[in-house]
Amino acid sequence: MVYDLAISKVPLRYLYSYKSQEKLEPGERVIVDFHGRKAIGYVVKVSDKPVNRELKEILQRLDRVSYLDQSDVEALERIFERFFSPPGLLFDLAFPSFIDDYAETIVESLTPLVGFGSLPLDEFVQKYGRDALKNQLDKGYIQLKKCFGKKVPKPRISKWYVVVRNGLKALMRVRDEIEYDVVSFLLTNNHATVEQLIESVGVSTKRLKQMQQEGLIELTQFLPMNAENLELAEAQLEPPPRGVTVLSGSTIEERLRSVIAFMKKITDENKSVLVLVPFTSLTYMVAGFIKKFLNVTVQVYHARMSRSQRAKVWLDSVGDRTQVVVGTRVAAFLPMKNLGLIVAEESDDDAYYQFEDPVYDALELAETRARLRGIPFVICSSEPRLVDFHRREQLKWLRIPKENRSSDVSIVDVRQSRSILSEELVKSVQKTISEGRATVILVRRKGFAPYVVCFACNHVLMCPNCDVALSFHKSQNAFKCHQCGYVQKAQSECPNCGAKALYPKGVGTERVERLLKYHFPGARIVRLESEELEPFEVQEQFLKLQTNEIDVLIGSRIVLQGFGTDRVGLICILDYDGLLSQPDYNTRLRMFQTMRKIRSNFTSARILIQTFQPQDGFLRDVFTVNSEDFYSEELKKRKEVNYPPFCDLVQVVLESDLPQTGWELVNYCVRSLEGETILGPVEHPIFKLAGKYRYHFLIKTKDLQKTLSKFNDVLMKIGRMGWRVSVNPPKLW
DNA sequence: AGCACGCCGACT
DNA sequence: GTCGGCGTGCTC
Repeated sequence: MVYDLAISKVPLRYLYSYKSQEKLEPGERVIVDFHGRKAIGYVVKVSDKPVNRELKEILQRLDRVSYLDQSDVEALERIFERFFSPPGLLFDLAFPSFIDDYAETIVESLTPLVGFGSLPLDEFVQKYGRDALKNQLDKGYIQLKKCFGKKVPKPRISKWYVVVRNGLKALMRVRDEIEYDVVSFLLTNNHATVEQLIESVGVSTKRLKQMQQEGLIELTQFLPMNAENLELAEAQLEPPPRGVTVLSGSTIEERLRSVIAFMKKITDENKSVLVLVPFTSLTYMVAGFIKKFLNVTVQVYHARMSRSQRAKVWLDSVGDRTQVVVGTRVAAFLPMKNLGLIVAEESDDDAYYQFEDPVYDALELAETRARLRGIPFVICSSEPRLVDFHRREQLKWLRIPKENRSSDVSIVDVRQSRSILSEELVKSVQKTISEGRATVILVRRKGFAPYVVCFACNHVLMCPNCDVALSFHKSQNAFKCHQCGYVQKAQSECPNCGAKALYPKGVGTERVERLLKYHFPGARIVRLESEELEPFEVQEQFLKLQTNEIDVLIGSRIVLQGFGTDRVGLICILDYDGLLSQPDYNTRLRMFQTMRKIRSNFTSARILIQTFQPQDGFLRDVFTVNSEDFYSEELKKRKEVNYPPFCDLVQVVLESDLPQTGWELVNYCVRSLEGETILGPVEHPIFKLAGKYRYHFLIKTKDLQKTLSKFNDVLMKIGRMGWRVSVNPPKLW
């Protein structure tokens, strides 16, 4: 039998055929000789390619069983075909290599001649010796396979939170001084980490686990988001048993509340639920929120977790021990057994699309898996994705009706303003603080200022490796390139004219923080930088926002993703109009979705937008336009010029060391693609990046598979080096 | 990714 | 003469 395999860790866009005497199951792992070395291969399917060469034999079966569901193997193959990404890397996401740390090799006897049933490998060797192993393997008396279950990952819990169960009542149930100390510490501080308790109370981890057993406390990774509002929404969602449901409108809390009862129904049937979110920090908040309503195991899964934490969730997934898993895009690959429902929150977010190899759209994978398994898929966001609006007739459509939302929007012309913060903004913040409510300030750029300019000669400091202005980070006194990571010590002398006249220009989060601290010295001002915090620490900031411990919260789009925004009385948007001039066909749509999310998430906040382009009607209309009208109009425009969703758009980027050779190569490539509808080639919007020169072109196609295979043929001729392909990317740069 | 093959410098 | 630098290219 001939099988097509995806080869682990190989960044190539092919399946490779090998033969085997045995019948193999799609999804199982095997060892093969790949170009002179041993590699892990994933069985994808029985080969349907014509064989025109001598094939190598599969050397060994690793698992002898597939840990992946057959439908998931098929879904991964679809994603490989559709995104032209290396199948080996896609399968590696579903089957991460570190889980082998928890595997055990088992020796199974195949004949009553060696009648021990099965034994762990080390025991076998101890009992019978290495020679016997080899001997009996050769004779076919025994076989080897990997099993999971014996070794168990034990993630550290030092950063976990400890919360009291049953509030003050817990105090009556303590059995000794230590327990009393722990409980009273927690009652005065609301929550603490295991680490903190060990430090300040002197309790041990073991003791805390024991107290958890006794039901006094709970050890958890999640803080209880939005503690007050414990009622489920009245209108419960009941998705059809299969198919796609779009749930739009309102806030993430309300949307989750209306699917939670359905989630419970699924877990009651002993099936599990996968919830996808765009950001790492959001996994903890959503998990904590779900935990508040459902008495089930809720786990998080994302790429920034430790290996052992990820391994734990993965092993629980294949072992059918998960109930609810909340994760980022990588969680779309989790091989959950007995999956009963997939929910995707904030589905309009770009972060579901991975731009690096393996390129994939996690929502497309999720939908494919759900469809092939015949289970419901619920797509949530305050405004839907354009593709979903486009195919709305095929989907179940639910819109949570709006409450009476204030639509108090002011657009402030800052062309004449001397300060980064307009007078009107400062006044509004003042008013909001005096009302005892919180302000959220959305700033697109991090650092102190996005440019450094010379007063004398107007020279703008550029990154030596990229066509990107250097930004100034005051806290580190450094100039940084946000594209390639270049850092240099800040200087005041202009490298162009020598004058000591460099000054920072533009709006960054650090600068906004500094100015606000100047204006409001007594206020509690927090700058939320997700990179500077552990992912789970972000939930602490949002809990503080809820519990009235923050007056002003400054940050980039992460500040929009929180829970408990009822207390926010003002939201200011500082530098978003710059986006309008970006040369990207999706910019307006993304702006629309962001602004509408702001309006529906911050239920009772006034909205203040500072702009340099007050004449642009877009910012003014974006809050009042009817959503369906906007989408219809957008679709009409796209149909006229034939853009997605009316075709598939393939972006091809070439990186090269020398501008001239790159230009020739990209042109050669485009000429070879004769017959395709191609825009370009042109220089990439960021022409020079990390020392490489980049060109790109777009292919618009009605037959994606044919186009990709044609492109593949061209690459075969001219070499694969330096090419990047994205299918229907949510942004072009 | 990894490994082989190939084409140049240094050196037991 | 060979050993080995890593640039280029291929892997069923």
